[in-house]
Amino acid sequence: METSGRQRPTMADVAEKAGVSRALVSIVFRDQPGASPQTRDRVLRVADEIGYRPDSAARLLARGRSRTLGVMFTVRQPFHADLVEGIYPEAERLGYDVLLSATAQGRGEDKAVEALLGHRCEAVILLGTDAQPVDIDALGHRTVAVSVGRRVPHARVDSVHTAEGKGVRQAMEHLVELGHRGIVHIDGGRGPGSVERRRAYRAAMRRHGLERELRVIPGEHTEQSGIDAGRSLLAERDHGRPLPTAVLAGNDRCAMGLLMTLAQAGVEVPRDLSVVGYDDSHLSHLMPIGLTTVRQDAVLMAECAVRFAVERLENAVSEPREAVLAPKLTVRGTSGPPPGG
Amino acid sequence: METSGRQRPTMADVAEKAGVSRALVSIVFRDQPGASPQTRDRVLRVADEIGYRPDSAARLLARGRSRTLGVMFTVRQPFHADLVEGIYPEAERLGYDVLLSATAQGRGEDKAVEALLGHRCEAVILLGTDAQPVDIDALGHRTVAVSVGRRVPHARVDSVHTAEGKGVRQAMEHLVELGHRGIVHIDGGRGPGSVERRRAYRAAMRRHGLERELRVIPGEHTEQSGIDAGRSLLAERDHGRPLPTAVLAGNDRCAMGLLMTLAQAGVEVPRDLSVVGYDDSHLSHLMPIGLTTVRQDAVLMAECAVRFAVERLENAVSEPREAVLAPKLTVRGTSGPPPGG
DNA sequence: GCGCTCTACTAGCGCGCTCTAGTCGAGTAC
DNA sequence: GTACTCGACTAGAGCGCGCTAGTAGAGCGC
Repeated sequence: METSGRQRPTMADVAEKAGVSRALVSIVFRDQPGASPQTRDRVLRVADEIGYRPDSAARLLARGRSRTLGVMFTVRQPFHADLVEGIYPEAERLGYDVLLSATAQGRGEDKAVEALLGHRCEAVILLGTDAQPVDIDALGHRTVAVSVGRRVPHARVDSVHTAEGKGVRQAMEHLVELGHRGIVHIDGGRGPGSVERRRAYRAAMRRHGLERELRVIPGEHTEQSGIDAGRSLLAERDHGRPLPTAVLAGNDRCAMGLLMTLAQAGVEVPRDLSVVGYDDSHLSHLMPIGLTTVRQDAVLMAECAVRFAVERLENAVSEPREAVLAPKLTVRGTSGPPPGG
Repeated sequence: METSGRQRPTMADVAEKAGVSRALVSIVFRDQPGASPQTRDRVLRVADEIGYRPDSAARLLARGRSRTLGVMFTVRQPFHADLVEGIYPEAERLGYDVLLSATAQGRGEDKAVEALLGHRCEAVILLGTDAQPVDIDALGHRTVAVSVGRRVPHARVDSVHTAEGKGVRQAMEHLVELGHRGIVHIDGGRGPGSVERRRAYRAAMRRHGLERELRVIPGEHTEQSGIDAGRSLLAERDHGRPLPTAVLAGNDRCAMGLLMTLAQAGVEVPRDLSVVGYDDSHLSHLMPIGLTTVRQDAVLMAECAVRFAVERLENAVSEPREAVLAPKLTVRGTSGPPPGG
């Protein structure tokens, strides 16, 4: 038994063993005309026998193009998982390879993106980037970039997102119709879509004549943020200020954290307080009573992002494009009439 | 403004602009002795100016080694997210690059692994693989492979997992001490660790003289599995068979699904029924009342896996190795005394 | 016979890098 | 002066492929 450093077979090995030229092997593996069926067969058989597998580094170097899409995402962001699942099949359908690079503790977006570019990805798909517009624009000049979830108005990147305003509006209508007036918004800080959601929340409150009840608690798109917001609401209650009757969370994760904190404090949802999330990541179904949330169609967004990237690569599209998908409120168990209502 | 197909600068461009040879640029970028500080500086400045960035495909092709670890994981498996977060820093510390490849709908483990090997990963780290031992062994012969979460006894791969038996035993002791007797296990099917957990469950039941109560509901490591199991338990209750007083779920996801179903049916946890999970993925903290679960230290497991891979690559370790980490029961809110107890 | 086309195949350059085996010049020893 | 060392740098082969330009041979019409 050899050591782990065994030589991996190359095209030349296959060619020799099959008694043909390297070029012919190349032709066979690229599935191009120029080889007889018999030869094709023999080459493939030999290749299989000796365990040959094309080296994508060399292949990539040789042809100018890598036909690879890089995806930057955040491990732990359940909605990103949904998106990644949608990206793979669409990329494969269009003949592209996918490389993932995650951001994590100690591995910022810049590092994740550099890794992708170093591997010669032709385009970078950013899932819910938190980067400065300036940096995103710079990236868009260096390569083809698509931002998913966050619109980047004046940058040279395509973007795919949902009509945040529309989604928030639906959620707010829902709550107001149920009779809520004291509706608080925990926002997503610099998270994707946050600005738009916050704005839409404010507008909705005003439209319903609730500007005096308007309140935005700063947060971000994490469970911790929901927990923190929950704690401060509870602390306020203990100091005499009543709880709001409904909370519009920045996203599902935030809603989850909030729900956890409320439950621990004995606040019953939706009897005492209604909670609405955003994303409809698969988290939402897992809540015991089901999270009322605004659904973003992850698969559709993913497909759209891939298509944007590929079209730009292949047709040299010039203008930045923007796909705005329609979100849809999904009512589940965390929203109901307000306590006194 | 050029089209997207702009030429990316190469070492030759840097060399020319800096007035040195390509080799010197290479030396500078590999941070190797053989260049004066002034030259080094100049080269780096020029490179930065024209936006040069080493092409890892070419680099990888040129030196024999890629210094890249491939990680196969399942998007949506929260515990994998925890592991991935641990893998990045340890790999970086040891000077290795990481490539992720996810399994997903329509993209099986074989496809995910092929992608990694095609990209010249020197080793493959399999997170919770579901593949046949035969296939894993074959992979181990083709490359360096490490299996995390699942032990693969007679295969040529290293493995990292926790002492499943020990974890289950702790969970069972906990439940029995609380007074439970009717303890059901929803198993993880072919999922990693399932066999061992099932066996340990059986052994514990027998040891406590509860073989008549012993019951394993077939499942897998998904929320759906917990939902299904919950539904059948509820259906049985409606036909007169009493609910068990405790359920040991195959993993946290399964526990979550179960909890959801129970809550919807008005079964209160832990008053009517106790639930224990397995993994302590970050899901566990998010449960409103906190999931009692068996903690596996993801970071430690990740580091261990990376080290195994790297050591095998660099020292040609011959014997398959196995790291067995100690799990630890983490009691939270989903376990309590049985109804009548 | 000739020229033509068409299929099946091959030679060999080049992708952007690494790395070995050098060269060159300044410094040191005697 | 010669003989050496040492640091700074370069020439050029080669990594495993893709691809262009080509050849050899069969088949066809005249």
